[in-house]
Amino acid sequence: MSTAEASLQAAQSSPPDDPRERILSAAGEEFAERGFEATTVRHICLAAGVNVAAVNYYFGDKQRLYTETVRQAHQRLVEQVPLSPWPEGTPPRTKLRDFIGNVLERMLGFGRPRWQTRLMLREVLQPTEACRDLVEDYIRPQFNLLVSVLDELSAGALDEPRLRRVAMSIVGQMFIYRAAGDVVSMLVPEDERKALHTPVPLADHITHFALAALGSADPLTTPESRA
Amino acid sequence: MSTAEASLQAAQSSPPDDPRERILSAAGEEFAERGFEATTVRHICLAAGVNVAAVNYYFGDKQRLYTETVRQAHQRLVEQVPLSPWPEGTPPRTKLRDFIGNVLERMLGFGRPRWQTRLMLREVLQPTEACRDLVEDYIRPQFNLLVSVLDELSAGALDEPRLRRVAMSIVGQMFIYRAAGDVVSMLVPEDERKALHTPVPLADHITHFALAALGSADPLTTPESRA
DNA sequence: AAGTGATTGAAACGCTTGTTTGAAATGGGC
DNA sequence: GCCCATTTCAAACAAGCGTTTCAATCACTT
Repeated sequence: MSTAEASLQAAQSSPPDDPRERILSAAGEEFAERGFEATTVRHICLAAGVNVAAVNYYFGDKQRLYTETVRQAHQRLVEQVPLSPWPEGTPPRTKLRDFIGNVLERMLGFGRPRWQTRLMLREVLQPTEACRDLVEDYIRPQFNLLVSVLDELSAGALDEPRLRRVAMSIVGQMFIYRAAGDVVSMLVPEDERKALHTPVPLADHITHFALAALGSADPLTTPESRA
Repeated sequence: MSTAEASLQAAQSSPPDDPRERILSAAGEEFAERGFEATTVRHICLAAGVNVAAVNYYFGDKQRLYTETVRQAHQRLVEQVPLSPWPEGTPPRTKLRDFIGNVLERMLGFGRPRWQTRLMLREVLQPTEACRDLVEDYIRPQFNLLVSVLDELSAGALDEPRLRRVAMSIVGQMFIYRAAGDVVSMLVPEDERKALHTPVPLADHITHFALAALGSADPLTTPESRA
């Protein structure tokens, strides 16, 4: 019953004084920011306002705390994601734009704690054992959804491997802004970033880029010198 | 003179018994594989076949060894990169294909030690102080080259911000295979990967995708249901 | 109010870390 | 052959790590 109450409190935004939740939250921020090795149990406990022994008491050891942190973060994401609420007859072009906007919003937007997606990103870049579940429960369904939208969009003209390749091209365009954001910031002037590197304009660009490549929208330039 | 000899030996592929070089090489592999925090000086020295004190003797401390490792790795890459040897009059479409193929070969190919690009990748994903030089000396010139090719390709129809956005879309498509390779492998069947996720087929796909989006090649699907 | 199981706390555990020490080994110039 | 600067080595250092201990405290039933 205590666990049910705890997860209920956590689902709401009310500050829970449940030490277990406080540890998970503090651990999430630390692990996301510094990684597993560079994060110290003492630092987590200091941030959570609990004794060092609390980690061992509630989670056993640091490794299991990490696993539990990843597990919970990804579960929160799964719960929050409104997967495909499209009414019948929605044109696939709209679906693609919605999908891209949705993913970018979750990646770059300011809603929800930043560390959750950042922790997921760490698992993607350098998977641990906790990654398999993340892929199966969260990433693969999203990827398959994108593939099905692309299939619909291309009216069956592309086979599965080709669809996956196109899907990967679209995901890659979003992924780089999140994973390599710091370097992107060094390559693009600040004012340009402020204007263009936000979810909505980026979603417009990537959607247009993909639709044009698929032949479902006008190309970015009107061709004059084509062979 | 010893440094000149050492760098000469290292530039060749002959095995140098210079302990400084051996440490740098071993440190490169360890740092690239495990990251700065998770790598131990003792492990490096064991792999390099030198005493633990050697790191302090040659580099001062672990931090400076890391910085020097990154600096040298990126310098080697800069030296190895054949930047733009295109003869006058090369069509921009060919340049784009060459550029993408070149980058992918360096990212995914089996030439040269793997840890060099992997270490660079770490800096891109989570920059340290060593990252600024890496961007200015290596990444920015490459990025600007891509932008100029795209400018040529679009015949001046796109302004700088738009060119940068398109360039980022292209880079992103390559980047994801390197940075998120493990997850990609979980989403794409193995035989499909063996056939398609190698530098040449990937370069073909990404080039075609970009050219089609820009209107310089046929779209991936012949449009039948465009509004 | 006493008793009981769950929780907290300060202190210490053993171990590994990066770093330092000082003596031994090395090797070329006179 | 000896000297001296350079390089190697085993050993030890203090500091920080994850983890454990066990007594003190809390919350709650009887």
